[in-house]
Formats: sequence, C-alpha cells, structure tokens
Amino acid sequence: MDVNNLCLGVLCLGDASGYEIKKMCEESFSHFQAASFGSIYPALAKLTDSGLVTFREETQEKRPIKKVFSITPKGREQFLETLRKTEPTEQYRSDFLVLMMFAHLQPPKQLEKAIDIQMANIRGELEILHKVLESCHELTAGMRFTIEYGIAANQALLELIEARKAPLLEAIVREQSQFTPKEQQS
Amino acid sequence: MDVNNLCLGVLCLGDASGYEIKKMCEESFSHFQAASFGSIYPALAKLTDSGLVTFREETQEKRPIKKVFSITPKGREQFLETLRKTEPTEQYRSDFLVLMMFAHLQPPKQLEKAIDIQMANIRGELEILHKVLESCHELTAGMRFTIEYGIAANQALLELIEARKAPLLEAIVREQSQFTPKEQQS
DNA sequence: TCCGATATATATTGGATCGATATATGGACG
DNA sequence: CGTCCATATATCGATCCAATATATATCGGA
Repeated sequence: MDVNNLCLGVLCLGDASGYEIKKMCEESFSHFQAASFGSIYPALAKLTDSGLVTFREETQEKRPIKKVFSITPKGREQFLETLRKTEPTEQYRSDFLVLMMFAHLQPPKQLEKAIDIQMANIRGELEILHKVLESCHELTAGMRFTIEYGIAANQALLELIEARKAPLLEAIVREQSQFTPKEQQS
Repeated sequence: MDVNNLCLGVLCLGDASGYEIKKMCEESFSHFQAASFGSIYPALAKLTDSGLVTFREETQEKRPIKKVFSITPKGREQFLETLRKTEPTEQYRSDFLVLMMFAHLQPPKQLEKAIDIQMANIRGELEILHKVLESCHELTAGMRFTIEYGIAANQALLELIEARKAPLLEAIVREQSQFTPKEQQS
C-alpha cells in the first residue's frame, strides 16, 4: 500500500504528526508495512493540498513545534475506497534466503553465522509480537489477527531452521567437497 | 539485495540474457526477491561498463537478437564480497494485513472475500513451491532450503487462516455492532 | 484484416520510496 | 565539547517499479 493511503489509514485511528505516523509504522505496522520520512512528509503535504487531511500546529515545552494532522471526511472516504479496491497481496524479500541460495559459494562458517543471526532476528521479532499481544488490551479483532499472523509465520520459520540447520550445514560441506552442479558450466 | 548484485548472483549460476535473469527472478527467486526490467537493464549496462560482466549477441530464428551476459572473474569476486558483507535481513509487506488491520472499517462480506483470495494466493504459492521441489533434481542444499522455508511459512499461514477465519469474522461483526475503541476519538 | 493475448527479446521513462542528511529543541554521559 | 538518544520537520540523490515502446512470432476470435 502506498504511503498516501497508509497515512490516511493511520489518521483514521486518530490524529497524529508525521513523526508519530512513522513511529506507528515502526510499532503497530512494523511487521507488515514500512514508510520512511522521505515519503511520509511529502505524502502529508500532498494529502493536505488535496483536502484529504488538515493540520494544526502545537507548541510544546522542550520540544520543537509539532504539526498534528487530522483526516477529513473526504480523506476518510478516500481511504474506505482504497480498502475496497486493494487486492490482498504480499511482497517478501529476504537477503537471508539469497545467502542460502548461494550457500555453495560461501564457507560453512560464514553460513552458520548468517543462520544464527537470522534465528536471533526471528526470536527478537517473536518477542516483540508477543509483547504487543499481551500489553495492548484495546486491540480490535483485526489488529490482533495481524499479530497472530506474524507470530505464526515467524514461529514456523524458527522451528524449520532449528530442525534443518545441522543437516543443512552438513549437506553444504558435502557438496563443497564434490562437483558443483550447473555452475561449472558457465 | 540490490539488482546489480542479484544479476551477478544469477550469472554465477550460468550465462543469461536480461530477459532470462528476469525470468529466473520470477521462478527460482520469486518467493524471496524480485527485480523489474526497469532496473535489470540499467544494472547490466552498468555492470558491463564496470567490467564485472561481458556479453555476446546471439542471432535466433523467429526471435529478436539476444544479448547473453557472462560474469567476469572480477564480477564473481565482487559477488563473493557481497555475500560476505550482506546481513541476513528480511522485508515483508502485506496489503492483506493492512486490510485486516482496518477490518473495523469494512463490511464483513468484503473482508471474507479478501480472506478467501488470500487463502487462494497462499495455496497457489504452495503448489508452485512443491512443484519446484519435486521437479528439480539438481538443487543444491541451499536452494532446497529456500523452498522449504517458503513452504514452512506459507503452510503455517494457511493453517492459521483456516483456523481463525470463522471466529475472526464473528468477532468483527460483534465489534461493528458495538462501540469502536480509539477511533471515535479522532 | 485487426485486435488481444501470449512468448521471447531489449530498452527507457516518470513517479514512488528509501537512506542519508539537515535543522531544531532538549537531555544524559564521558 | 562531542556523541548519543529522543522528539520534531523537511529534503535530496539513488534505486526501483509499472508502464510503455519496439521487435519477432503465433494463435484465436470478431
């Protein structure tokens, strides 16, 4: 989903500044969406020009001035239209799997390190997701589902790696002491 | 991983044209990387200028001229260096989960449709991955692992949705007939 | 015959996004 | 004082994408 609509969505949940929208992407949405300041601020400017959001400036103590954005009825309708038209798609990219794909080109120690880091990453992710589940009592069923979804996937991956790590490294060592298929033909 | 290195990686597996590199991203790498023509061709041009790859032109029958790229020793070393320096990270974006996140704003029928489409998407993905596992007998252990990884995640998600779909829709219907938390405060 | 769809091919463009950077107001720490 | 962190807004150049263009074919339908 593009950042314009992501901002509209966040603002449907309540007024927020650009910084808070980014924070929310890093917290509630972090396991399934992301957006950078480089795209959030121009998006908010554009949404303001289009009359989909408005903003007021707040002065704070010890803090810079804060621009708090609110969604307009027009913006809300726009976002509902987006929800109607959005296809349920997913996009996944993994540098970890690229490393695994080219395991035959790397020393086993290097691979083992990558696997261990990935396992730690997944454990960290699971910890965060479990914490959110436990600590937020105002979650809607839909929000709760997004977290369960993240937990299910990460849990399955962690278990797979735990089960496959040793045999995988053994197989890779074995392959590297043998003929490497296909690649020798280049 | 950036497209320059992705191209180098594919070429480590054997000579290929720009079109074939794209095809490979759509097949062997499809569940964990992607690259568009808009980035592949400029990348290949840049890699050629840098001496990391070379190409020859092949004339074909009933087909346009084909530029087949090969990796140079310098290109191969560059890719090995990339493998050394790459952190095992992942990036996941799901419009499906955005729809779930904002379930409270949508009619249950619309949500059910999205859920069904997503389940079909996952089943299709699983079918493809299983087919690749069965039909390719030259897979290295690393390549096989990437497919098992994809299967594990998708299988877990499918099972979760199957288990949670009905109670989720019920909960959403219930919520929509009650007070909607937090969002009414905007 | 033309059109749309498909496959194999190369190539480019404008818009979207990112990571890095800049600026501002603070506080904590070495 | 400099670095790091947090809260804030804002921008820039590099990268990537979807769409588009062109080329060589084939097939099916109007």
